[in-house]
Amino acid sequence: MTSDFAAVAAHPVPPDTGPPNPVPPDTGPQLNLPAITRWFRRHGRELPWRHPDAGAWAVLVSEVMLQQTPVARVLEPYSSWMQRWPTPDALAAEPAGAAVQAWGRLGYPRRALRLHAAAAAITERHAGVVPATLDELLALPGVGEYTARAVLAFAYRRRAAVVDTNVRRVLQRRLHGNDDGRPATAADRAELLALLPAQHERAATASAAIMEFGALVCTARQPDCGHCPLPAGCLWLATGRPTATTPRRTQAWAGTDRQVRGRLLAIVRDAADRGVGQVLLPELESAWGEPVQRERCLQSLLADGLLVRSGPAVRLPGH
DNA sequence: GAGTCGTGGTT
DNA sequence: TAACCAAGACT
Repeated sequence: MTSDFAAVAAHPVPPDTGPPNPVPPDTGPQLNLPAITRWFRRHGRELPWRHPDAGAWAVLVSEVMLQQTPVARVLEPYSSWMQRWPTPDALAAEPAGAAVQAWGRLGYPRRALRLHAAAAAITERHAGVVPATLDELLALPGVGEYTARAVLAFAYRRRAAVVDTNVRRVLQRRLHGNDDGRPATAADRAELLALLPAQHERAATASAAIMEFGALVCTARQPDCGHCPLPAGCLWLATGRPTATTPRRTQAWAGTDRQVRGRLLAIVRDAADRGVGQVLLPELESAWGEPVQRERCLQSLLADGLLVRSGPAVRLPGH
């Protein structure tokens, strides 16, 4: 089985001329990156951070914003962000609070702090240029195993195993017949890396293609197997699309610290939007009635640096 | 490895 | 409608 995959990977893109690739009668499961890439060239979305003129900073900003966040919700904040801060230097020149405010309601506002810190690091350590090595990218705040490789592939067109939840799902389904919904692992990256085209540019395109395929066709909830553009080779479909045996733990929300933190920060952020730089502590009581939890969450926001204590009030950092 | 960290649209 | 969940990172 493994040797079959290697053979496919060694000749990823057949020549445009000549007869179509003969489909082997029974090759077992295969990822089929060439077919996925052909589908992508025709059906992939035109997203602003995919524009040829979008540089590495644009890719980095988009990837951080897209962490656990749908594309549709990112589009507007991304546009405003890039217009205001077209370079890491521009963002680094402003206080972190400006980034938190501009983050708006994207969620996980610590990402805004990390992106601001990453911009500062890029300015200080890399002369304002987003680094192009894995180790240097991983050293940036908010950049993990996925995002680092996404920048390498999508911005610098390098051969890197970009495995997010979408890619992980496609790999698991087609090659292993599973759909466990678990996050990507190093083993997933190793598996994909062995299947990527040898050429950097082609590997980069294939990486974008498989991610898009997972986002649009081989989706988590309702995969459109009936219109799957790929020929046979999906072990998941062949085995009756088995569902996950281990149900994912439902994430609690009502009454959690996350909800309270969100309300607290929203009060200060909304005030900043109205030009009010500070919020007196009593004004935060409306966020949550229970004082112990409210205070605990306020302290955690201060500890994170999302808020700063200023006498009897709080404000966004640097405002 | 399991917990934590936002938000709002979808089913 | 309550549950689900969408391009992860960090501790």
